[in-house]
Amino acid sequence: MNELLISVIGPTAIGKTKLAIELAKHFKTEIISADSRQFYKEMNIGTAVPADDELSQAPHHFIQHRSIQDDYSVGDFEREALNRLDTLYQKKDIVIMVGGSGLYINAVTKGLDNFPKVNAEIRLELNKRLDKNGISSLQELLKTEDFEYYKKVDLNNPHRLVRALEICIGTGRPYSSFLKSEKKKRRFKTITIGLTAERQTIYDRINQRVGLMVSEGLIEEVRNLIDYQHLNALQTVGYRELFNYFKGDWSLEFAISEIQKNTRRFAKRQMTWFKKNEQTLWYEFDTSSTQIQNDIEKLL
RNA sequence: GGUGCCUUAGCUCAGUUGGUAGAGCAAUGGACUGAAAAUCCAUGUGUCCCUGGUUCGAUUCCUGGAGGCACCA
Repeated sequence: MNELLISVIGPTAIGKTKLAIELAKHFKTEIISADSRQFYKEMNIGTAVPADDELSQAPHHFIQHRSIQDDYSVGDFEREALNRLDTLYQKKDIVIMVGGSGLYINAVTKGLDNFPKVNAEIRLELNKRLDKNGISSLQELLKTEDFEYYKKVDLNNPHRLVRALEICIGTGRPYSSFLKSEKKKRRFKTITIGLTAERQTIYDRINQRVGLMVSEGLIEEVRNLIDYQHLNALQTVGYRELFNYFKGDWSLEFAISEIQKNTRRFAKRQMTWFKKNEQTLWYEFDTSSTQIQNDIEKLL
């Protein structure tokens, strides 16, 4: 039998964790988490890491395996996840992957182009330049460094410009020359299961879950991370808003309603991303896991 | 009960000296190659409370009504 990766996707708070665990139990296998915020061991309530009794039902990988102080990128995740899959496929034919970070899922299933690692100083310099001289300064630089990418990139997006420029400067070659957009060969086949629901249902679940996080101690969790609020890992819904509360800029009530709003917007962006993958088998969020298992088995 | 003010987008409110309307927020659609729970782009959705009148034409002026707020009884 071919090796298979069952990928479970969907917007936040729709029930991916639960389904992944049921699938893992049914297929007697393990779970790769592809969630860009559940990697960090210092974050827990606000990232909705699976509970202990959930984690004990099936082995999970890449849950809280990193520190918020580590530099960790999609590329790192791609490499680590593929290595782990190689190990897992020595004993299993099927592995489950679950997560809400579309780019990270794609990195594993389709692959990213190879970019050399560049000195982190370059990005710091570019960000300084952005602060001092504004985005037009980066636009001008990109125009001379990589005109091809300049023509197609979103010129108002500082992250895109900085990323392209750090590659141009760090390698001496245009960023666009690394873009091959070819699907990487993988040893496994992928089946993608998408969970979906009416917009209103998703939003209700989000609003409810944020309330639950607060009652479970989110505020205390964020208070303990105040000293680290500048770190990339903490540019996260549920944390940023509460940092504003601790700074005294926002009332607690307002911060919480902002968390709900920003989570709703996040879910919308996730759906926009996931809609693009035409191979996905979509299910209503409350579909029984046995039905989904049966459908998967028919495909084997 | 009386007087005054208010009623316009999902919300808060502008506005039209009479030619069927627009801001902020919310919302919606989209992009995305090592920051991705990040970052960026686009989009105005409407019995202008109801009724009758004046008018070529009323959301705007007038009559009556409904609801809300304030003050006086």
